[in-house]
Amino acid sequence: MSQAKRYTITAALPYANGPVHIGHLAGAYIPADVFARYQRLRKREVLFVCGSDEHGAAITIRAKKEGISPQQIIDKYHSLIENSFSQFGISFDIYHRTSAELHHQTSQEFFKTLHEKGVFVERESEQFFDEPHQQFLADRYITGTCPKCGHDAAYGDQCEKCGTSLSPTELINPKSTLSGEVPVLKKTKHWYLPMDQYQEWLKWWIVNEQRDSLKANVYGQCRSWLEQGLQERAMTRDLDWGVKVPLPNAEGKVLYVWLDAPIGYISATKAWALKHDKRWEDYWQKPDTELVHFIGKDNIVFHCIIFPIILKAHGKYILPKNVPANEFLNLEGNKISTSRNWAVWLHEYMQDFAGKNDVLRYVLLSIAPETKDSEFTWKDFQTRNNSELVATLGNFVNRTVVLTNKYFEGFVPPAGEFTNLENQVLSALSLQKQKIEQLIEHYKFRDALYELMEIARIGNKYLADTEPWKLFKQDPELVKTILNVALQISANLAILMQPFLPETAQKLAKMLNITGLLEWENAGKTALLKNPHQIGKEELLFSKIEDTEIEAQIAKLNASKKTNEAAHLVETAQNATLKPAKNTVTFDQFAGMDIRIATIKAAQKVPKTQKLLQITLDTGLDERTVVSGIAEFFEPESLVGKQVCFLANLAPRAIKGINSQGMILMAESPSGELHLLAPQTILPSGSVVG
RNA sequence: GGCGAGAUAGCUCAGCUGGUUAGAGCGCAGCACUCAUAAUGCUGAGGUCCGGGGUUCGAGUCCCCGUCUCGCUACCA
Repeated sequence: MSQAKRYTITAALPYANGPVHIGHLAGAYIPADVFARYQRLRKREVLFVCGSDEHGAAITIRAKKEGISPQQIIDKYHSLIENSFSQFGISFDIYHRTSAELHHQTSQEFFKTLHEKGVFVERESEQFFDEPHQQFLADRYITGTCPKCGHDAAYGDQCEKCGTSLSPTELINPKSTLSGEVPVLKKTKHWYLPMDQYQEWLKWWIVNEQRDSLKANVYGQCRSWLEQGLQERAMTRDLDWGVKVPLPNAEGKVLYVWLDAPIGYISATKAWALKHDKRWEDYWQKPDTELVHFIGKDNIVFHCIIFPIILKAHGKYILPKNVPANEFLNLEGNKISTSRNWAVWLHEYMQDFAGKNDVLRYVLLSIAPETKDSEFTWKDFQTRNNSELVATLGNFVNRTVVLTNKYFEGFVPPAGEFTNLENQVLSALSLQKQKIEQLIEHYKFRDALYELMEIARIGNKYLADTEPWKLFKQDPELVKTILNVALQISANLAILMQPFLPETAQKLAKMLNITGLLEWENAGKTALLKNPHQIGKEELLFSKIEDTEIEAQIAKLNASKKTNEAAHLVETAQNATLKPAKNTVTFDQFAGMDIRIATIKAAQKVPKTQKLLQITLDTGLDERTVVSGIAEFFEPESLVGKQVCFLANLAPRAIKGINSQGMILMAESPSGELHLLAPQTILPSGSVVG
């Protein structure tokens, strides 16, 4: 494999409606930063870009709720996120934002190119429209009753109570959140990307070119999508917040996130290039550039399917070399959730643990969800700090520096003859260096960090084996050799820890007085510190974290958990309130419903479904089949012989290929459970309800 | 229901294309040491490798069936 000329490294654009938390860091930003720092140390040309994703309906809705403008929302979070990253030391070359003029131009140009090449399919469809406000409604602008769980404040794209993803037309009693009125369906035109046309090519690319480099979780997910078959997707939306569609007669239309956010990587590159007088094309269009996207698993489709298709459709761009997506990080047994405030926020961490950025980097790297979901607990955080960073790494350096200062006034003693032991220990340095390089280049940051710590373990063992504090009185010459070796190990640590623990590396380099020797090529060398060199005073690299600090963090989490539960109770209570009365109907309208009592003769699960039962009813008049979405609440066998209320003259409808002739009526509890309605005494089938 | 990823020591996780007594870190127990933030080193205990079949001279590793967890997806009047 030939060495790339330059690396374009991207980290997922954080959405500017909330702060950054440890899940984001562990999933994308810290691995990306380690990779970027490492490649820079290898003297490779690196461009590490990121920025805030500031468009989309979620931001406008939030703005509306808080009574401020979308601009105010994104300004607030953009600067909060940008400052957090910079204070934490994520070494972006540029942190841009998608509200920037340059980004709007860039994505519009991109859209225009695709449009001119005839890539898009224009298609009219019916979308909900708010008449009082005279605008089309984004999915999230519509609320209504969830058809699945009955939650009456479900959004048009998702019910937040049961998690089902929805389309707005599925909602029962849809309502516009703008005007509160019932929206009407109205025709609108959009530009679709016919992804199905790229299916074959994409499959070829993934199977042939990406098979070996993609991680199992990423490759599997991609194949899963390809198996299901790609479908055309709208690349534009009716919304007034975002990048305008650069065509005539496209008022009120913006580019959808697929053509907005990922282009943000490109516009960030342009912004950086302008400032540094470089050619942005080198980073996106030259085949000797390696493009690597660091993301979380929620973004796999985006970066492995849709973005490559868009880049390919454009024609001039290189495709990503790798997409090292991580799984999810859980927190104290629960999923991290921004909306439920179950998270450790970066900006709060930096306040509570000032000067301990590297501790968080270390812990999150050691538990990075590289192959499966993993778990952050404060207890584990404390243990890793106290027994790994303090006791193993910090302590080794401290022993070495203290002994050198004590015995030799801080002057690096000259090494004498090496025994097997010294040779072994010193050769381990270059071995560890190679291992770390290999592992980082294969995106195995957790293992790479382990190999770094291994050096400190080797150092501790070396001191324990040689016991210089015992030897000093009888044989100070030997002690000179020993401490010389221990100092070489420390110097190597300072160099090799740079990608992982940049602040500590600086601190250690200062202590050893070797800030000029930190080049990566120097790692593995065994005579970095030469005789007349004097090191500085000992200073602790890490400090212990006490139980009280951990308890405070856990208490903080529990407090937010309580707040959540309280909020949840309120929500349930609101849901428990009766639904508003429906509009008046005439007697004739009511009389049009043919509601009857029927007896269930047979019931069975509809194959390949989770909720559907196929039920045979004796209606008195005939025997008929009804398909009902109640399988979650009833065992089929238990239904046989039961009487039910049913709507006999509902227009038949084919469900899963079965003709459903009618609808069984159910009573629904506020929590969404379904219950049968039956007469209190057995009645003949066909008895009329009315 | 379909698809994908997981299920390995108390905890967090490694185990590549199948090969001798299954590994690491942390935790735990004992011993040694005292230069060091009671830190370090050594030794040890601890595992039906989710369950059940099968292929093989040999399977944690391959095949089939099932259970559970996470994710994506379908159905939902």
